[in-house]
Amino acid sequence: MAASTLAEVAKLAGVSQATASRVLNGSARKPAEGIAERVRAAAASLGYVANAQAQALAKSSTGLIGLIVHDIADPYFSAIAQGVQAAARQEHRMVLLATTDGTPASEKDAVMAFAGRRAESIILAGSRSTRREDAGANAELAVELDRYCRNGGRVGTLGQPVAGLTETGSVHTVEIPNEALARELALALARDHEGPFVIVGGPEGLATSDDRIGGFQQGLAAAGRPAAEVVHTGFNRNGGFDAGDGIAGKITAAGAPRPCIFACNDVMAIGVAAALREHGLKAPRDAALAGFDDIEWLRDFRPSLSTVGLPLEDLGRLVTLGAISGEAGPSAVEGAVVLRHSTSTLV
Amino acid sequence: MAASTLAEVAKLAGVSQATASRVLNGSARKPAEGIAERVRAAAASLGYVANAQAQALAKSSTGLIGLIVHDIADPYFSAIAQGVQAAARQEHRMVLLATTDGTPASEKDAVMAFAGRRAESIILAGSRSTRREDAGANAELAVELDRYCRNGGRVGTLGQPVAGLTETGSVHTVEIPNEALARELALALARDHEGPFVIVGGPEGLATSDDRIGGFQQGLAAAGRPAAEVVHTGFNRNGGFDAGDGIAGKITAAGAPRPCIFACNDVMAIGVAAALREHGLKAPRDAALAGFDDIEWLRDFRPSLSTVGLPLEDLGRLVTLGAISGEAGPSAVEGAVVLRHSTSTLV
DNA sequence: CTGTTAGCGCCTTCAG
DNA sequence: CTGAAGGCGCTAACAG
Repeated sequence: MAASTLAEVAKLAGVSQATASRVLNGSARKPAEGIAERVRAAAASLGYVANAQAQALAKSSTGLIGLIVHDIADPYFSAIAQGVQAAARQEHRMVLLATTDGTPASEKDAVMAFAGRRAESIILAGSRSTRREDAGANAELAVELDRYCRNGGRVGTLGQPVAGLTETGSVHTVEIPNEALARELALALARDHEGPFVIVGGPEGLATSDDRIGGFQQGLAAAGRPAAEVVHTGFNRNGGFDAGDGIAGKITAAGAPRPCIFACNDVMAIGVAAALREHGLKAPRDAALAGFDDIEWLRDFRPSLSTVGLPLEDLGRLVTLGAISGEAGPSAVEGAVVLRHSTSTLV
Repeated sequence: MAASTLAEVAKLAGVSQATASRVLNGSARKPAEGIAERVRAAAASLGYVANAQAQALAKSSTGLIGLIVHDIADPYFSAIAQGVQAAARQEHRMVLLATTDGTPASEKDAVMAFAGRRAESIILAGSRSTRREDAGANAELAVELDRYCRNGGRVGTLGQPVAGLTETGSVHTVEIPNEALARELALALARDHEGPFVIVGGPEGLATSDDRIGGFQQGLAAAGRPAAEVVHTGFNRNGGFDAGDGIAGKITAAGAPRPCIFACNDVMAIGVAAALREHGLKAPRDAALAGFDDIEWLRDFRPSLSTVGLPLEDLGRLVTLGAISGEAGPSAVEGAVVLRHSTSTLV
């Protein structure tokens, strides 16, 4: 990576580095237009491209923002990433991307890598884990983030804040009202649905999943319904498929009532639908089915999926702008229950 | 971003910077274990995190790889990004992400930004444009990439190489056999399908789309069929929807034969299916429908979509490894026609 | 095996 | 308004 340097440009233009720097890279004081023109010509003829690393070192500001997601191929995260990218571009920042396996341990690694690169802010897009076995790694993650903040870094979190953080002054969290929305969804479904409820959630200890499960149960209780059975599985399409496979067996049992299945995200709901289909069952005829997120790519699925709409791209944009501007504290975003055909009673 | 520095660590440990550097950051020669321990202790107590910017400047190698996609929220690109990310992590690189609007002009901007950051390789994941009006921007893009290569950068391209590049020695292209596969698809469909063919493609001049259209027409010709009518529209879901809307009108016309619609990518095919549905039509009953890419998230769509499977994640992985290793020239990847229900004749 | 000395490319006071 | 000098944090040749 041996490009031409400012020194070369300056020499060619017959001026000092300082002058060349002032004309080429934004400086408060603009040199005389005659000189400026010479410098620009020299730069162009050499194909000069300022070394951002060196600039970053000199003014200790990198213009980098780090984005940590569980899986960039998951439409939930890629929609968020789109928003992050849009905000970053608008603010003249570049985004560094890291995907993790979802464990706080690998998130810690990503944070350290970003800290090493001196990213100005770090966005944690994935759900927090509250599993007992992750407690240690979570603590280490918090330590790393605290250190990062103490050194001047900003942190943006989506959904839940990171537990154990002390430098909360530089953390911006965009709260996703998972619990409240799941509660609303349950109330809406309880209105039309007679039979028992089943919740298909992610692994226990995945905060987003747990919040949605909890909220849904609250809603059921508020509607005077018994608590739903909860199936814990992978927080993805295949998890949903596995759970759906098991549920299908119960549905086909003689005399079983038609259940209402709440999958904790849309992708899982699709998995459930696929499993039901394999058993010759389909929503809403044999079971009502709802998801969460309202993933854009899934809107053309049939039966159209009842779900909770979340402005994913905005989420990414908001958390990024919040982190960049250094606004501490939480901001919030709105979602909305969307009832479609998969929970219809007009079969 | 004022973290503690190597100098501070060295002072605290009572050694020279060089020694501290040798123990903390990988060096060929390892200092005595006693000293090393002191240095590590000092680093830990200070929470030292090496400044990658400074390291990059000193050894002129950044460990950065730049990824340029049209739209990270598009499952086609996010699957590729996943592969790129995986390869990057394996090779201890970080990925910088840029999304463009798909025009060569904005791609040029991204290349310049990456060049400024001294990324060691740049991956261009999106289709090239051959539109007349993009000729100028394409040329500028080529100039920028050439300069980047001349300065030691590596370029990885997916699908088609960038036109007008002279520094081909440092460009690695993973070719996607769009034309051949589309041809195969046409042959397979012509076998079962009697009626006329319609192609729903992206805007004219989008290389990937044009290649698929061309290949499909070749296949039809080889099967002794008349050329298909081609509808040009947006290379995305909504484009497919618009085209499908128009086609639906013709299908419902009295006495019209059942057409076979080839949408140049899966997402467009979904749009077509949605539009047909709005007109009370559905595949395969009223029209056969095929896509391209075999996007994972769409496999649960019904009718299941006939398409051409592409190993998207591998594509990302391959182009990244190729670009990192500096292997010049093209490598290739295989795809396969997958016939599913949407083109079934057993209605 | 350790420490010293130069830079890497740029920005930014400070003089002139 | 311009030029000279020092420093950002680190690595890599040298010397000891």
